[in-house]
Amino acid sequence: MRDVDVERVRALPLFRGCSNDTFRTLSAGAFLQRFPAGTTLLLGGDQVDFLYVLLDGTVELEGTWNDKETTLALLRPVSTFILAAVVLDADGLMSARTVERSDILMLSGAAIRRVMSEDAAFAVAVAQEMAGCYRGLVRTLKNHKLRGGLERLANYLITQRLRQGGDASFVLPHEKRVLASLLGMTPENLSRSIAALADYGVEVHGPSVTITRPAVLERLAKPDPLIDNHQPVTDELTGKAQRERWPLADDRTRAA
Amino acid sequence: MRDVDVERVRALPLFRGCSNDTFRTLSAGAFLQRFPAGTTLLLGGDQVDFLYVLLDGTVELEGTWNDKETTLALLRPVSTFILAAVVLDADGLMSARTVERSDILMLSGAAIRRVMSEDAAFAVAVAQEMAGCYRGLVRTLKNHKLRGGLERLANYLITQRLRQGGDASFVLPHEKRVLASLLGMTPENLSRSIAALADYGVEVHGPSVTITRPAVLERLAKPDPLIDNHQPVTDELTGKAQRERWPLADDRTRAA
DNA sequence: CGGCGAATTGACGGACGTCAACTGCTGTGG
DNA sequence: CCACAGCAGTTGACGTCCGTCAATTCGCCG
Repeated sequence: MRDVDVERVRALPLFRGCSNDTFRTLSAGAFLQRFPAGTTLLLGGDQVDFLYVLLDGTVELEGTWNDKETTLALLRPVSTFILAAVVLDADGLMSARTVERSDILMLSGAAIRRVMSEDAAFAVAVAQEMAGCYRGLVRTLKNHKLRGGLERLANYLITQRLRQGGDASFVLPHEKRVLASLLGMTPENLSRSIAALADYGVEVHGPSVTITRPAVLERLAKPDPLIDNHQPVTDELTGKAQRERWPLADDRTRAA
Repeated sequence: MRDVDVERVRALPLFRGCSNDTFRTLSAGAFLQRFPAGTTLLLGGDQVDFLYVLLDGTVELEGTWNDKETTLALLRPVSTFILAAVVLDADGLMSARTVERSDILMLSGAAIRRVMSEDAAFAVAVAQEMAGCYRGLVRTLKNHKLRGGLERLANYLITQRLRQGGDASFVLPHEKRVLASLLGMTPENLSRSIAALADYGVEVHGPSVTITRPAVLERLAKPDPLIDNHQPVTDELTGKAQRERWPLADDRTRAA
């Protein structure tokens, strides 16, 4: 594992506050692995032995029932995932799969649980991380129960624009069929919804999006601070706006 | 605050493992209050100063957008709520309102955050509690994204039956219009769905439900351990099956 | 007994899923 | 270099699920 990767992990909110001893203990039993696209890292119902940290690539968290499948979150670096199962030493409720080639760090779950009892600062960081994840899911659930498909899409686009710097043009970070699953619709309906947004000043060509009349789109979307998480999170070290700081990242705040 | 109430709080997973000092510190600044039905305890977006513990009655957590309202969880005693906002010292994302007259204990949020840094065991308990809440929401989100209204209702009934002892007959614990909101449908549609379940051996008269052919209903509902949380949780002290042990209780595990 | 809100029932419309056909891109192999 | 296979994306037709509106019934409490 390269030093630069160690630094990136150390800088995560989850590890920033813990002692050097704690961090050394955790990284001692860790290993870094590179997975090709489409690899299933974890199947729902499986015992979870590791905390995963996505260092490069994209990971999809998905749920299944009755031969149907839905995307619960799309993760971009640097993000941790399945922390909840690790904390409770429980089976995972979701499957995790790489969307593209990904570098993933795996930390022993047993070590994490042990270290939590010894380093209160780390335990607090875990609690805060879980609280952030929880609030992300509350937002997601409200997004789904209160808004229709077109409104979810409109808000997703507004969020993406802000996350990517606020320019009128930006790029969809995922394949449309994956995005559709995240937004809780079929690919066909996503297509139609995109077409419908043309009336609201949204131009889409392939993966590139231009919002020509933001005010009009916002009047449709009615973004809400209690559902959408719009602030372009600023990295405390570099001062640069960074795309993902949270575990359910990208979409933890919005999406699904 | 009566001793019996102190004991009930002390016995919660959240407080069971913490030191006597920690618990004394927290209960010192606490106060117990009785609220009438329909009281709004907390409005979405408000600063959250307290951790709430429901000792008696029923509390509804709800979300709002664009003049629409949805029930995110229904809590029964003994349950804590809005822990996530307390841990992060953030605004609440949901509103909380009493459904019936309720006794509620309020613990200083600042004290909780302070005590977490000092008592690792308590911080771990908070992390575990948050992890449990998180997993409850994952289940809820899957329930909504993967199942239709009829299937959600069928699974809700199966869960209720098990929670209430497994008899063929049991009682709906909430008004139907509230239940409808929890299940993500209109009251009218809940009525129709209930009527539709007659074909699957479900008899409903007012609040009382009888499942005459469980196997038939299950073939429709297809309950899944990764979505539904069926085990009738046993109280470790009394050995008696108890209805709610978790913060999002009742429905955290299923519902909505 | 009267009134109010909850619950039910029916009619209707809109949103969304499904199926199918078609387009366009990309990568592969002749 | 081109033909073609395969897949993502789009578009249209159609059916179903679900929300809305309105009328009515039921049950509880004054």
